[in-house]
Order: sequence, then C-alpha cells, then structure tokens
Amino acid sequence: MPVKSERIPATERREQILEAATRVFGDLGYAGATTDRVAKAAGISQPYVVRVFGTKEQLFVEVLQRTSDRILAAFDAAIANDDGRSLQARVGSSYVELVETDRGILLALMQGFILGHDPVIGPVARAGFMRCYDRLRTVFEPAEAMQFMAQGMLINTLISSGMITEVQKERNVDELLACTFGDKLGLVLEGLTREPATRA
Amino acid sequence: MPVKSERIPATERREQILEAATRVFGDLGYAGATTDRVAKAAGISQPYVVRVFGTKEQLFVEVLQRTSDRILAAFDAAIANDDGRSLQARVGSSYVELVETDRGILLALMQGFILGHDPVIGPVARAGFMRCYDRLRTVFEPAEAMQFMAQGMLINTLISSGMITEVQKERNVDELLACTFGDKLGLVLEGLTREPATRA
DNA sequence: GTCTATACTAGGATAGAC
DNA sequence: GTCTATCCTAGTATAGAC
Repeated sequence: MPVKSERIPATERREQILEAATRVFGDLGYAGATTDRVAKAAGISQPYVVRVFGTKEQLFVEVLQRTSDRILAAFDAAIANDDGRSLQARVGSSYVELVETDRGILLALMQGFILGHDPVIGPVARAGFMRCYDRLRTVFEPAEAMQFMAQGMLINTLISSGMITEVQKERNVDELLACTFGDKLGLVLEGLTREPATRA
Repeated sequence: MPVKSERIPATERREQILEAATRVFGDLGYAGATTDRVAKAAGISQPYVVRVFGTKEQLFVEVLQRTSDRILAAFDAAIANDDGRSLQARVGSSYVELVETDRGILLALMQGFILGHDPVIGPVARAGFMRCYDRLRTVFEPAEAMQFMAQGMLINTLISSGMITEVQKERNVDELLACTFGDKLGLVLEGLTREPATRA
C-alpha cells in the first residue's frame, strides 16, 4: 500500500478525505483522532491531508457540516416520500437507516456536540444540531420533535458506547436495545456488527 | 498560587483530584484533557497527579466510576424520598438537579460513552450506563426507563454543546429548551450560566 | 496533485530531592 | 506527601522535491 496514490482531481480527493475523516473522528473524537490516521484511512500521506484542509480543526469543521447536510437530506427524503406509513415512522426509520449505512456520520456530529465549549467548533456543532431540529419542526410539534431528538441522542450513545457491538450480554442490555430500536433492531445489529471501524 | 500545597492525607487528596478531573474531562474530553490541566484545577503539580493514579487512563476510569456512583445515589434518594410527587417527577428532578449542581459528573460520563471502542474505558462506561438503567428498571417499565435515558442523553447533549450557555438566541433554541426541561428550565439556566468551567 | 523529510511543540511519565 | 527537572514519544504543520 505505500504505493504512490493515483493522481485524482482535488474535489474528489476532498470528498474521499472527508469520508475517511468522518469515520476516524467519530471513533476517536476530535482530540483523539490524528491527521495521520485520517490519512491512512484515506490512503494518502499525512502532510497531504493537512495541505488540503489547512488544519485539523478546519477538517473537523467541514466534517461536521457535511454531516448535518447528510442528516437533513435523509430527513427530507423521508418526509417527501409518502409511502403508507406515518410521518413519525418514516422519519424514525430514515434515522436508523442512516445509522446503519454510515454510523460515522452520527458519531462525528456527536463528537462535535460534546466539544461545544470550543470557540470554533462549538458554533458549528450547535448550528448543525439546530438545523436538524428546525427541519423536524416543519412537520412535528415541539414535544414530538424534542422526543425525536432525545431518542436520536440515545441511539447515538448506545452505538458509540459499543452497547450494541460489544456483546457483553448482561442484564437488561437486550431489553433496552429492543425498546429503543423497536422493529429496526435486526437491521441495526446486522449493520453494525460487521465493520470493524478504526481500531485503537 | 504556586505556593507549595498543604500536606493533606492521601484519601482526601485523591477525592480532590477526582473532583477536578471530572470537570476537566467533562469539558475537554478524555484525549483533550491533560494531566497538567487536572493538576492546575486541583492546585497541585502535574507529576503528582500521575503519581497518585498511575496513568491518565486509570484516573479517567476512576472518574467514570465515581460518576455513576453519584448518579445512582441521586436516583436512590429520589426514589426513597416520597414527597407528594409522582416517581417520574421525583427521579426526573433529581437528574436535572444533579446537572445543576455538578455538570462535570454528567459530562464526564458522556465522554466515557463516546469512547466506547476503547478496550479499557469502554467496558467501564457501559457498566456505568447499565447500572443507571438497571436502577431505573427497578421502578419503571422498560419503555419508561428508556424514555428517561433518552431524555437524559438529550439533556447532556444540550448542555455539553453549549446550547444553553452560549446564548446564540436563534430560531427554536428557546422552544427546545423549554420543551426539554419543562418547569426546571429556570433552575438549569441559573445554575449553568455562572460557572465559567475549564476554559480552552 | 502528492510525496519524503523534518522542525517544533505538547504532553505523559519517570527520577529523585525535600 | 509533594515538588522540580527532565526524558521521550506522538503528532501538527512546513519545506521543498517530483
């Protein structure tokens, strides 16, 4: 693999790096992630990552923005696509499916929230969060939208803490999972058990 | 302040350090926090922190354990102390009051969850989470307990992301806060607006 | 557009004095 | 029980070649 990477256009390369970075930041957190790990995940050299985004901080900011764009897009699609099911069910599923497809997306956003005190990252994270809430509010009542966000935060926590993947089948874990994910549990379990993700 | 610290018994010093560390880890995250910052917050030298706990990792593990002990204690008190209110109301309030008193407690635990992949920290964080859930399950039905945890995670996110303190009074922020905290909002706002916490 | 080499800094941990 | 001095590694960022 230390073969010289293919020469590809800047825009495409940016996207590649952002994708890799989303996973790495999601797993390791902002401070815990290194530009070198991102580089490895993207299959390029560490200095090149820095070259493209200027700083690690800027890279994270762009990851965060891309992240909320993705979530909004999923919500929009779910709202627009009126199959038989209730709006609640559609939007709920869209979130769980997003988790299943690309958990880095959600974990990275989560990492952003928890860094709220940071003068640069904080505002970006809050903006992302509120964009999601605002979108939900176009179709739900305040209480519903709040419940929805709460459930989402629980889901993120269950996933990031490894409550799902690290099968330490103790006490009530299964019950809590079943209760949280409902009929989508099978999907989530299947999706999350495979990818080994960025290893510490 | 760089005066030689008073000579105090080990047990007491440990507790002092744990308290300081809880705040620092809560604000900066595991990787972002430094033993030097913890030392400063505790008013002692950096090497001494390491001396007492062996490693930064071990310090964090102990912070995590102390953290869930505290939450459980608050729950237990709320459950036992039957004033007129419903169990829901009592336990709910106990959580919000805990946030108000010492938000580091909750933020540190949150930081632990998000590090779930770590072979050492992960298991400790999950155990803490499940201890809380199990306790709630002694008095609530699965669905109620789950809702409760979800709400708790949302609260943690709102606080850690600075949605409350960083008054960027945009759009629906106030609405979401009102909806999440209900009649406890005043309490939370008052409590969280003062302490400047660990500054980046 | 991408790499290798490297400068520089921060931070965890150790040694050893008091 | 607590400090100062210091070692050493890891990690961001820069310089400059290809």
